[in-house]
Amino acid sequence: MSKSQSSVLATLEKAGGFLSAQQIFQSIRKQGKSTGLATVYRTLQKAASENIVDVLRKDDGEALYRLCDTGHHHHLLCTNCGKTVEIEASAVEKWANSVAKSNGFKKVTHVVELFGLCQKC
Amino acid sequence: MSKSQSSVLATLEKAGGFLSAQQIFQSIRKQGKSTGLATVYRTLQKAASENIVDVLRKDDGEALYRLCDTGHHHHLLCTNCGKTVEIEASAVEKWANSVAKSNGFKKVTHVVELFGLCQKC
DNA sequence: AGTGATTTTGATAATCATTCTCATGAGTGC
DNA sequence: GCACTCATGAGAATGATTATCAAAATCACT
Ligand SMILES: [Zn+2]
Ligand SMILES: [Zn+2]
Ligand SMILES: [Zn+2]
Ligand SMILES: [Zn+2]
Repeated sequence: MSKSQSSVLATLEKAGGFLSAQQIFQSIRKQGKSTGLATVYRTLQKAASENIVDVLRKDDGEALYRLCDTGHHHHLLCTNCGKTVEIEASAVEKWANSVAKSNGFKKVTHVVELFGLCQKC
Repeated sequence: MSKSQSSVLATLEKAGGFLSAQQIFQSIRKQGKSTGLATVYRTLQKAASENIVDVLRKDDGEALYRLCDTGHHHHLLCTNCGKTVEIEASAVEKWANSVAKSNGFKKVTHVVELFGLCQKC
């Protein structure tokens, strides 16, 4: 793990929540460190594929990243206040893979998101 | 509702599943009808704000739209050629409801879509 | 340290969905 | 027909993401 790459993840760690790639880029620059957008995106891409970073999309389509040590999972999102709950869904993972295989599909990904109103809302 | 607008929704209805704005645009053009991307996006935007269509985002950030009142079901979509397979997922339905209840969420909806490459692609 | 191979970087250009602009067209009522 | 309003759509602009590629850093081995 190079110096450039770890500063990307360090920025995420310090933030403790979701950041966009552009935010991470500017944050690193403000610290006086050298970096480029390409490196930020490359690092986030690899981190996401290794499940050490969690990705979700804003309404406008921009991707947000968050350090995530719990591996692949899904979310239950309150559509009113934005509260999110992380969900373990191994049953769904297995189901998704078997459905894909039985239909001859490869390189299968899936979107599984739950929306609703939390107790407060 | 103008002629242009209804052809956008008609395209969605005929598809019965998720389509991107670009797919809708090209589909209408292939039918020989006149339309513009701006109109397609405007129509989808308004329809989404009125809850006439559901919106979700692929991994690459592209938005997909579906008519709301079609019977509830899920899809396996080839990200290259657009081939879609309808999926039975009663197990997922039960799972989603139980997860939502155990977290105290109400009025829960869910998005479950699979993406991959079909045999030809 | 020196040398050559391999990997990483980052400025820049390219891509692509989406949005903006605005002149034109279609419709509506008088 | 005529004025008015609103929808349309071609093209430009936006903005995030990705691709290029030469320069820089790192590595492997002497
Ligand atoms: Zn809430
Ligand atoms: Zn999953
Ligand atoms: Zn295909
Ligand atoms: Zn379902």
